[in-house]
Amino acid sequence: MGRQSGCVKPKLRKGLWSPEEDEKLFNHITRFGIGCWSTVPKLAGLQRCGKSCRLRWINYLRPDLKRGMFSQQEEDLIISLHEARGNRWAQIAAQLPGRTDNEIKNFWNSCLKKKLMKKGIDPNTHKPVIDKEARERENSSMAVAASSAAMSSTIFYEGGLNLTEGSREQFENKPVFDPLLVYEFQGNADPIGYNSSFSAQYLRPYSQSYQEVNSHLGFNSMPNLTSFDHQNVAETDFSGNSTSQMSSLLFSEAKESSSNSSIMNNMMENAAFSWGTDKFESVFQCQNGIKYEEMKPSPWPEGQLQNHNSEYFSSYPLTSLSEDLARAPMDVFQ
DNA sequence: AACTGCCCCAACCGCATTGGG
DNA sequence: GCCCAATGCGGTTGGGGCAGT
Repeated sequence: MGRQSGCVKPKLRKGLWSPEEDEKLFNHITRFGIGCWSTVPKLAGLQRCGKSCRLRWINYLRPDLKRGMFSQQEEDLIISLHEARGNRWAQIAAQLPGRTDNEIKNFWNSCLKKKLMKKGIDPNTHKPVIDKEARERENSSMAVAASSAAMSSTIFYEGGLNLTEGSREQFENKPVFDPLLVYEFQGNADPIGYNSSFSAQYLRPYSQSYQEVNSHLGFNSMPNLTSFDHQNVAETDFSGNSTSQMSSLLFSEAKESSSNSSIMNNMMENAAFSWGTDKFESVFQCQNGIKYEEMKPSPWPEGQLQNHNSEYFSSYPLTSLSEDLARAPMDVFQ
C-alpha cells in the first residue's frame, strides 16, 4: 500500500466537523492565513490532521464559496467540461468560481449522470446510448459469429479439414471490439459553445455573501449547506464576459494577490472571529475599518463585482495548479 | 410508529506530485 | 539522485435525511 494517510495518528478526530472546530479553524485562518497545513491543527487547537483542516477550509469554510443548487448554465458547463476533460474535477472546478471539485464531483455522480442517461446519453462517452447499444449488438453478433466460426473450425480441424474460405474470412476479418478504442475523447478548443457563459455577476456580491455567512455560520447550529442562493444563481445574467476571459481575469488577479500574502494578512489582521452576527464583518475589514474592496480599484465595471473578498480568499494559495490550468487554453488538455 | 431502501454529500482514503534538504 | 514530508486530486464510504410501505 501507499503512504499512510495524514489522518491515521491516534487521538485525531474524524467525521463531521463541529461548530466549535469550524470556529477554531476559521479564526486561525483569518488571523494567520494559510501557511503550512500540517501545523494548522496544533496552532488552531484542533484534534484534526492538516489534511482534514485543508479540506474543511476549501470545501466549506472559504467565504467565497457559492452554495446552493447549480444553475442550468453551471450544469451545462460542467457537462461540456466533463466531455472535454473527463473526471478532472479540479480542472472543471477551476472554471466554476465558487464551486469546489468535491461539490462538482458529487453533483455529477448524484444528478448529472442520471440526467444524461435519461436523455439517452452515455455519461462516460457523452455519446448517445443508442450508439453504444448498436455497438454492443454488433459486438454480440460478432461474438456469436466468432464462436460459431470457432466451433466450425474445431469441427473442421477435428475432421482434419481446413476452414472454408467464407468461415475463415468471417472469423478473421471481424473487427475485435475494444472498448478503449470505442471511447473517443471529444475535446476541442471551445467544446461548449460557452464562450459567453459567465458574467462577473456570477460571483455573489459582498453583502449577500456576508449575510449568508453570518446567518449560516452562526454556529448555534451547523450551517445549512443546501439553502443558499440558488435563486440568485439562477437569475444570474450569463450574457457577459466569456468563461475564459472571466477565468483568466479572476485567476490572474488571484495569482497576483496570492503572490503577495501580505494582502491577505492585511485584510485579516485583527480579524478574530467571534461567530456572532456583529463580528463577522471584521473578517472583511482592515484594522482601520475600511472594507478591503474600498482600498483597491476594481478592474470590473462598477457594480459588477463587488466581492473582492471572495477573490482574495479564493486566491489564497489553494491550488496554484488549478489557477494555471484555468488560464490555459482548453486544448492544452487534449 | 417502525422499518426499509435509496439518495445525497461531507469527509476520508490512497495514490501522485511537488519541493526542500 | 534519493528521501521524506506536505500538498493535491480523484475515488470511495458512511451516515443522515427522506420517501415509501
